[in-house]
Parts: sequence; C-alpha cells; structure tokens
Amino acid sequence: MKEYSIGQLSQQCDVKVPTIRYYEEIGLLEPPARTAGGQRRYPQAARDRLSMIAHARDLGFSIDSIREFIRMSNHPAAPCDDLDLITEKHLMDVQNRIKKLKALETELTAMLKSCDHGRVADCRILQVLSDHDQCQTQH
Amino acid sequence: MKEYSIGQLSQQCDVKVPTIRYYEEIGLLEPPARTAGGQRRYPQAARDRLSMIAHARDLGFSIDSIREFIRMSNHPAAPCDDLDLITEKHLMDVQNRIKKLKALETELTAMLKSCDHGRVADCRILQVLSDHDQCQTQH
DNA sequence: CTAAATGCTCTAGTCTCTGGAGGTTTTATG
DNA sequence: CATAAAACCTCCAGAGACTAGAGCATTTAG
Repeated sequence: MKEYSIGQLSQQCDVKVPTIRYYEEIGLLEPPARTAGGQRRYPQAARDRLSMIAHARDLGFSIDSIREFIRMSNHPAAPCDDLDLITEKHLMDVQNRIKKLKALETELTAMLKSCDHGRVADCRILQVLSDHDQCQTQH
Repeated sequence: MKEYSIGQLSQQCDVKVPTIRYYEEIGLLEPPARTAGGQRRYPQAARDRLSMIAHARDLGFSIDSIREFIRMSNHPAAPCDDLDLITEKHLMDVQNRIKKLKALETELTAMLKSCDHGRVADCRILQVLSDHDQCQTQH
C-alpha cells in the first residue's frame, strides 16, 4: 500500500524524473493521484509498469510497441487474431536481433582474445557488422 | 571501381537518402566526390561503411559507439588498453541484450502456443519485461 | 519552524532521423 | 539532339523520445 514520489520512482526504475512526466504526457503512464499540494503519488502498480517500460525501451522496442504490449495485457481475453500477428512480428524481430547479436558477441570475444599482446592485428568488427550474410532480411 | 549515386547507395544499404546526407553532416561518412553538376558519387568503400553503420544502428548501437568502432578500425595497430575497455563494455552490453531477448522470445513463443483457442489466458509479456531478475545490471 | 531537498509547470533544446518546397542535373526516349 | 521524367541538390521544418533549466511551490529533516 506504499506510495512513491516521482523521485523515488525515478531512482527505483532508473528513469529520469522528466522522462516519467513525459511518459504520463503521452499516455504510457496513468496520471497518478496528487497530494493536496499537487505532487504526484504513485501506487506500487505504477512502479511495475514503469519498470516494464524501461526494460522494453532498453531492449529497443518503440513506444508504439510498448503501447501494444500494454493493450495486450489489458485485454487478456481478447480474440487472438490481430494479437497473433503482432506477437509473431515481435517474435521474428526478437529472434533476428538475437542472431545478429550472437555474431557480434563472437567477434568481440575473439577481439579480446587476440588482443593479448597489446596490439590489434585484425579488427573484424566492422566486417562482421557490414556482412550481409549475417542478415535475415534481404536488402 | 564502380561509383554509386546517393540513391543507389540508399537502395543497396536500405538507408533513406536524407539519412545518408545526415550521416555525412555529422561526420560518420566522408564527404564524397561530386560530379561537375554537384551530385554525390560514392566509391565502393562508402557502401561498405554505410552498410556497417546501418547494421550497427539496427542492433541498437549509438552513433557514438559507431564512431568508436570506426576509430578502432582506423587504427588497427593502436595499443589495446583503452580498446579493451570499450570492447569489453560492448561485449557485456551485447550479452545482456541477448539474455533479455531470449527471455522475451520464450514468452512470445508461449503466447503463440497458448493462443490456439482464440483467447489469451495469461499474458506474461509485461511480467517478463518488468522482471528485475532478468537484469544483469542492478538498478 | 526554517532551510534544504524535492516537486510543480512551462519552455526550449538535443539527437537521430524524415519529409517537403523549390530548383538543378542526369538519364532515357523519341 | 531535344525534351521530359527521374533523381539530385540545399534548406528548412517537424517527429519521436527524451533532457535540462527557470522560476516558483511543497515536503521533510533537524
């Protein structure tokens, strides 16, 4: 039943105070209750939601995608037809990112190993990053 | 030895024309040669570089990180001390992302499966995204 | 009870693009 | 070769997602 000030929320979720107000402004966070003096007081649920938003943003999802996630969870009994499409789209996106990041992980690890002697002989990061064979999507 | 117009570069790298000009403006791409009429003509190398930039952006690296990658590759014989730090930072970042994305992949897959009957019983996406146990970094 | 810390609104600025207006150069076609 | 369509140029404005500061009000710790 504890309430949080905007500053406490900010600390706990690692989201800057103006950003929290911005999320409220664009409708990602519900406007919270206010004290008599007009300051925001958030319930626990707001903390959870903000935490989710922060993680999703960190993973590279757009605000619009997050809106979709929220909508999905708000209507857990909704018909799945459109939801399936959205989910599948996100799943492919996620798998794609994982694949690319793994290729990059391999190269970064190799770089660290080959760097033992104080010099980089062959930096392959740029090659890996520009290698079209790593891509799922054709372009 | 072939040269590319900005439009051809745009198509091949899947980067919009104004974005290419923007990258030039902020110094990510070298200003290319111009025709007598003032149009940009890019060498093969520019295509490779732009492709690299596009992939790195797509993977979520900041423009500053890309600048670092470019700097690294421009000085392949530079001492590794600072390079190691940068590389290690990126490696941890990459591994972190992979971890989170995998958790999300699991949930998205589960959602699709449980969705067979036209209803979503339990949408766990938000929980997964807000779960602090998934995090590497403490916050 | 008061001073420091935190919060409020409002405005303006940053970064990374993206699009349009108005005009010029290239390229394809008759 | 002439011309019309396509692509290009610069410059400016706007979008998305924040971020910071000014000026003032409210909370909270001592």
